[in-house]
Amino acid sequence: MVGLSTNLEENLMEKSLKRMATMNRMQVTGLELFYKNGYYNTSVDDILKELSLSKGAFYYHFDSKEDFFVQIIQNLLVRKIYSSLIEPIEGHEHTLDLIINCFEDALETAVHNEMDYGFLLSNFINEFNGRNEEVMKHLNEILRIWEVTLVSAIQRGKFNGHIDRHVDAEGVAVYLMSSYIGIRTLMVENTPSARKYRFMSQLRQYFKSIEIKQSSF
Amino acid sequence: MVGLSTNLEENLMEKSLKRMATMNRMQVTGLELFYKNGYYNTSVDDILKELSLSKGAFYYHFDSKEDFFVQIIQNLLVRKIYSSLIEPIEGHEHTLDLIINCFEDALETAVHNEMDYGFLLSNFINEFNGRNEEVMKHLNEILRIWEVTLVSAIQRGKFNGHIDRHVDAEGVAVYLMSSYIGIRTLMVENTPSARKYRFMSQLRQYFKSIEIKQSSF
DNA sequence: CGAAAAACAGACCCATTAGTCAGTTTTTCG
DNA sequence: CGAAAAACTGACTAATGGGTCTGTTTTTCG
Repeated sequence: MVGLSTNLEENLMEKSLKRMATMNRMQVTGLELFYKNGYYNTSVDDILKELSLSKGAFYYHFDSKEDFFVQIIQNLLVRKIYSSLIEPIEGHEHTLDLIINCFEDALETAVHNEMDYGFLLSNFINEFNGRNEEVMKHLNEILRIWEVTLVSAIQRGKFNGHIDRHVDAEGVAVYLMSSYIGIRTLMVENTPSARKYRFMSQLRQYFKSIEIKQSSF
Repeated sequence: MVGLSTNLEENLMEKSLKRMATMNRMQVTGLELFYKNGYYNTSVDDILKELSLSKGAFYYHFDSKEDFFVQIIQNLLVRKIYSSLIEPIEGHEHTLDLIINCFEDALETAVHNEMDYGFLLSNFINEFNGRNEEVMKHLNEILRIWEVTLVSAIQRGKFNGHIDRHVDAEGVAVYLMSSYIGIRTLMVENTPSARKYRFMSQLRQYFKSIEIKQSSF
């Protein structure tokens, strides 16, 4: 996968500023509406109406609705996941604390987002799974990066002596991803704040069970 | 909520057998296609083509596409969730074992289903959230029943002395539901069997942390 | 059997969809 | 300035969507 900043520089060099500005405006609004209504339930016209732009403008910049969405994934979705779920756990402090804080922050953002439609990534996975291989390839790639980051973090924790060296790093990663995806679905309705609190408590409980028990020495 | 069997008896009494048979055929095929392609991405024509039936037949039996879907939820979806996730944990044996076996069986079914599109319930929640209050009401009702069943099971476990009496039953329930919903999303692609195995291992790890530690007595 | 009711067929309606295209406005740059 | 390139307009198309309606077939039951 091409690095994020390199990709951005390329765009700035090859494409004019106006082009970039319009494309970005379209993509931001597009992601908003796709998140809100789903991809198949959002028409190109919906997006254009929101921006007071015409069909011609859209198809001047993008080949198709699918091309448009793939570019949204690469330009916006990847960055969002990176800043919220990847970077926060790449530090070198106590690993499990990093993950706890990362999840805490991400869920808190969701709580305060009055219009919440769940986890962007898993919503799109549900929608495209078995229907669009091309898009799924990109979404799975993001999942893979998240998984790799988590596995590295756990292994770092084992190496640093914070995490029991017998734990299966990949197992923990899968379990963490599962629970995060699920709680984001559960938080779309009904007292998201209470559910977040309960979730975080149990996550801490689980973490206690894979930590090195200081008391036993 | 009206009991399941009562509802069935009512239908059998009021509606002719032929009517019931056709309606059921439509609903079964409808659920299949809605699960596969999503509700908004499946047309009434798609379903009718599959069954070699006409528009007239459809609108003779159902008021609208939405009415059709709500009936599918009540007749098929509720039953599926009941038999796979509710009934299996209503027994009186060791609670955590019941839950482990229940999840194990449900996930194993998913592994062997070559065409898997994730967890029916969470897929539909993602699709209808913020778009259709009426349908969401029914889906949330199912979630609530699942949650209540889990909470009861945990409390039974605490009462029976298998589960630490300090644990928060509602917290455990939310955490279990989250992780199940999430793993079903992760299992739609990429080595579902391996992910299931890892997930179950970590679930057992988590359960160890909320069990009564026999060794400490 | 035969008439009424139930079950179904399919042409039709109107709104919406992704995508095209010929033409117009805006920007760039020599 | 002025011409070429870039950015954009909006009417149009062909396909598809949910839903209606008139009429035909099948079933039921006295």
